[in-house]
Amino acid sequence: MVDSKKRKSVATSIKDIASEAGVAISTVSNVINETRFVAETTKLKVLDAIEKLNYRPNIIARGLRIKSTRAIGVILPDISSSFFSQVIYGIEEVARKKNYTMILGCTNFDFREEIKIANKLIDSFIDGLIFFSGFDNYEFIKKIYDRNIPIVVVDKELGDKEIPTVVIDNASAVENCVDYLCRYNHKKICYVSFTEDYQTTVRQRYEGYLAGLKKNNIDFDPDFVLMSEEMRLHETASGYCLVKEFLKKGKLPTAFLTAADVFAYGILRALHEEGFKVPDDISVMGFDNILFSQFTKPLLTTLKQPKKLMGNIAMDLLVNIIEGKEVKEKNIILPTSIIERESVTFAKDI
Amino acid sequence: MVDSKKRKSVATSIKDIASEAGVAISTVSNVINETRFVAETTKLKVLDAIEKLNYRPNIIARGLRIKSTRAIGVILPDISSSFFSQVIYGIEEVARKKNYTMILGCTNFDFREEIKIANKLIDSFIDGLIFFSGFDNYEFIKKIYDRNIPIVVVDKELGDKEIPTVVIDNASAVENCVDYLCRYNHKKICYVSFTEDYQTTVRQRYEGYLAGLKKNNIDFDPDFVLMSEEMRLHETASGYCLVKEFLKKGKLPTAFLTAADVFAYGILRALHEEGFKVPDDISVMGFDNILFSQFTKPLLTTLKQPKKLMGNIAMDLLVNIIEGKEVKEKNIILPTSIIERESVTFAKDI
DNA sequence: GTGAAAGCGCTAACAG
DNA sequence: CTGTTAGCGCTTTCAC
Repeated sequence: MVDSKKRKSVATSIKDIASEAGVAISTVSNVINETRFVAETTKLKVLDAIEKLNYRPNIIARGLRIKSTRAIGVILPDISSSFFSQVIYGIEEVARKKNYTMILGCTNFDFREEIKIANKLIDSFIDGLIFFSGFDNYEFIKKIYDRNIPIVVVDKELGDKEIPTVVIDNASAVENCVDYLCRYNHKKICYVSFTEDYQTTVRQRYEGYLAGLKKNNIDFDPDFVLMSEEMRLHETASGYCLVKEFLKKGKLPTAFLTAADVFAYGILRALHEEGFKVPDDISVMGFDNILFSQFTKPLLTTLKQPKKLMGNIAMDLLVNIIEGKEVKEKNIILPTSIIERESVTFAKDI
Repeated sequence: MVDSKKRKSVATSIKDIASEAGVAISTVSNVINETRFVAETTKLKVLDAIEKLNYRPNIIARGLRIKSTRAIGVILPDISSSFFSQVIYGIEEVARKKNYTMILGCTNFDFREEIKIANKLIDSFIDGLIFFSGFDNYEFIKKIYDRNIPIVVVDKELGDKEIPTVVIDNASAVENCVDYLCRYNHKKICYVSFTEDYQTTVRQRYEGYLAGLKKNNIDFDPDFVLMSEEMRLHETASGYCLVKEFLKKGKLPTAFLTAADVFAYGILRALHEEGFKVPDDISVMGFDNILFSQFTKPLLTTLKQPKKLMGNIAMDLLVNIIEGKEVKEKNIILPTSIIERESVTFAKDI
């Protein structure tokens, strides 16, 4: 009756092992989890049966009882971003150390997908969640938090100090970049960024740019703000296009400051094609210090985010929350620094 | 007795909804899954209860019964690789279309981690697996296959035609590169690659290099083979170091051919620093055509792998297997092509 | 030392 | 149209 019509191969279960070994299923469970003493001979029988039938306990069924899978989920918008992947690397590092498994859910900057994937992970499979959102979706995050799911939000300030976050101070980081550029006498600084509509983080960087101008007594010029609508998926290309277009208008800045290194790469290319020398004619400054910035021509001067550290700390925090440890500081702000390379020098006087 | 001592907040379950709405749990299940007709009024009561208690069905418990979660796992060694992320993008695209959720497990080129993560995913959580391995681990893959887990292996030829794979012909791809270089009169072609010990794919590329030399009557010179032990984690840097070191010896090739674009970036940098002009003094040819190769200086001539297509096809194949459809061809070989840009020109005669 | 049985949250017969 | 119940694979009392 319950014949081969059933789906898939019936995976071997604890019951099979029990009958193969001629013991009770609780005994099998006990030898697998070493949860109480089992006589050596019985243990051997069980182990043999497991070996013979190539048995692997079903983590999910276990999770259903135990309410823990020792897996954590990471929601991120874009796997191909070097920034994300460096943070992931940091997460992974402590996950491994603490014997958690990290599962990635990638949303491709799709808002609905973000919700779908997060929910799918949360629905009892994972013990906790690290959230890189591509959006300002406080309500959704708040909902998760309220369901008592251990969560930490990375790279986005939330306004709600209750929810654990690990971030940098984006505004003052960019402000520092402007300061740096000003020390090289730049007064015409063109800012290239993602569009700021959806993202606190991006907006804060823009505010940092504005604050930096003000602080250094530079008048704001709307012509010197280039925003890509591209939602990050092809940032380098869009940095290229934006600047290529911009250059045609003939109104030149002395420096480009970008909200991400990837934009800078495209800008470098565009400037080269249009016959400008970097940094002699125009300076270019990035933000992130991703790996590749050590290999551009010229080498990219940029603001370093502590990406791996961000991942380490986020995961540490999450584990503490999961394991119910006392968490002293749940809103962590990481330091940044400027990496001086070749792409910035003194402004050409005009 | 079963008091607040229990871990976590007790998530609201279907039972809670049933009693809140005053119906049977099967009715709740039925409205959630639309699996049989439910009177409008009852349905409303249930929906209200769900809303009110902020209920989300537990996918895992469902999966335990249904033996399907509509999630597929992807095992990959390194999230930061642009090559991988492009393939992932292709996988994701069809996953979304077919209403599957993609879960990534990242192994950081750790062999044991690979097994651990794969097992964790397999153990009943996912419906199928796409496997990018960092290693030649046929035995492990075979074991999975034998357990009747739907699996497709990407970017690695397996020798076992039973197991579904989607790959390119690495050997002839590299051979084509050598041919291409030879058409530009190159006779001293230095090959830069990962060490080939662990990876069929890498080994096949090397064999392609050898075959290419032979075909074009070029004597093999072991001095012109540079292999990085770095296991990929910092390929660009190691391409840089290898070539920097190599250049000091004074024995110059007319062209560098690499097993991955990322190496080429480092080589470009090294050559620049040592005062060589690319391509006038020395040509450089990459392999993969990842995004960034459109932004190097000079633009990188390279072999294009159909990365997104690879992902699309792998996922299509996997879904067909999961859903028990007839699969005509389970070992798919994708075409490649050479993208001509700026980094290769005629060999300087010496 | 070990077994029997309840139950995690859910679906799918089977009844009515 | 709706309710009852068995059972997915596992852990964990409670007995013996």
